[in-house]
Amino acid sequence: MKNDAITAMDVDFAKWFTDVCMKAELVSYTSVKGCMVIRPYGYAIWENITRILDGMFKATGHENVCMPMFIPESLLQKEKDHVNGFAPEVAWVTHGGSEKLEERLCVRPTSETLFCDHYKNIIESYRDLPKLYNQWVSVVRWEKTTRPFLRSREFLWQEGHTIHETAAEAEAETRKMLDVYAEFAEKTLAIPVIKGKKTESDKFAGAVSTYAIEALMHDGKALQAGTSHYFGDGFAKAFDIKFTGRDNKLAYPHQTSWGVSTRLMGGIIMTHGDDNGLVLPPAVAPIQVVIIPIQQQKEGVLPKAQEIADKLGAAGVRVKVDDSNNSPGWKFAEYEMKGVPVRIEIGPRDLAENKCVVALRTGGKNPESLDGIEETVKTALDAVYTALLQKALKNRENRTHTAKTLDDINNALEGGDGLFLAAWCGEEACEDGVTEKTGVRSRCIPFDKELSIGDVCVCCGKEAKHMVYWAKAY
RNA sequence: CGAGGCGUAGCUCAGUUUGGUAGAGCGCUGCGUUCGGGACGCAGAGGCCGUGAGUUCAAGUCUCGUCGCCUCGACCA
Repeated sequence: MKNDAITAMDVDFAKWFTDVCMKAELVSYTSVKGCMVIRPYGYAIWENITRILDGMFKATGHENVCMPMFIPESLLQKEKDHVNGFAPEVAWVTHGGSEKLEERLCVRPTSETLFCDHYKNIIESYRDLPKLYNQWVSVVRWEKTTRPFLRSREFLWQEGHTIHETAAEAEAETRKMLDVYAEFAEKTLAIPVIKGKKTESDKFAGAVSTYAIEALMHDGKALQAGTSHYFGDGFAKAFDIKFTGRDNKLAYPHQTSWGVSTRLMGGIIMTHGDDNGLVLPPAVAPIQVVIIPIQQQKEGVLPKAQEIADKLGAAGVRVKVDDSNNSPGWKFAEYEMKGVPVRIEIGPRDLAENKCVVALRTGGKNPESLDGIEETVKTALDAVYTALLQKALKNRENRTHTAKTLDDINNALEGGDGLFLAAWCGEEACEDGVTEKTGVRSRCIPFDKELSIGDVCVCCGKEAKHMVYWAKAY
């Protein structure tokens, strides 16, 4: 048995996940507890994510800024719900050098308060609105139990913050950015998501409403992959942000925030991975094509491999030739583990025929002509994307159940975790009751599912107000 | 914070019952042979056995303390 084999995913998914993170060299442990080192290969994936997302933000009119890392306690305290939500998990700075600070500073767990503090300084008139900001930073939340990518004490993310003249405009922004996230998840990451609204108990601290995209992982657990919040004018009132309106009267502006984090990388791993390791969506793969020379000491093999790499590189493909002294079999396994979408094998046999072997990470390999290899590779990359999306959709379809009763949920759970669509009366007691009796939690109230007449709450049997997706979650 | 488990080479671990020269596989370094699915030979490097005290002629092994990590609860985007 291969000593460095990855744990089979259906045997122990949690172990498999950690194995993949470590062995594919995405992250490594550090002596800083609860935090992770993102290694070059992992960071390169993140760079691709940030580049594409940042382009989408710019295209929707947003500008990048950077707020401080520290929040004075008095500033954090201003909005009551917000501080109650975050206070239990913030890290505090109490000393500057050797001197005790008069007012302690928290390390930002999120930056709403800092943005509010800034808005107050710069907004006077409706002419100053809207402000559409985003920042790419790290934040700190003092989590008790941590896992790579899914929950670590410090994590990289982007947080968009916008402020608007009217509630309607702010609400539209909230929904627009949720759509941006959903499009990114599906078109770029090949992760199908459900768009919906969070229940009252699950919404962001200080928000009027929270929307989320929910993805379903290979093992049937849900992952909140991105959130978008509408704040109304609550923060504006708490921070005393006012502007002079078109009617020459003072008014409070309306705000939003929205974010995705390195957790998306956890989503990629857990949605697309298999027993051989990582499988990366081509759009974010640091190496899209790896070229493995066979019998590379034979004349002409390496130059031909490099020639193919140059052609592909010129066509905009991220390509690598592995001319290390490892055996071809070792290289196949190595790049499969690292999730490289397409592999090209080139050996003496191919040279004479002007061919190479093109293998897809999602399965299948074929001899292909070296003429027009750029097009062949692009088709192959598209095929990998399509296969990933189809596989993820299939998994979600197989694991989604409609439930009328708690027994329906419990019975279905015996066949494995998944998503449960069930009606709910809107009472928090019933929401908790479902979790207590089945283990699944409310994920969101989906936009695209309607209640039917006569639907009753899955928990109490009274008239239902919402259709809700329930699932165990990361 | 509660309950359990584990600390020995870079990694995964054996050795602890019954105290007596510090081990294996993988990985790493060098040279050579290989190469279409995790190749092989030879030669090497690498350990205060988590840590402190005790028992003993002698402790990785026994006793007590302590620190760290993991799992399950609890808590929680």
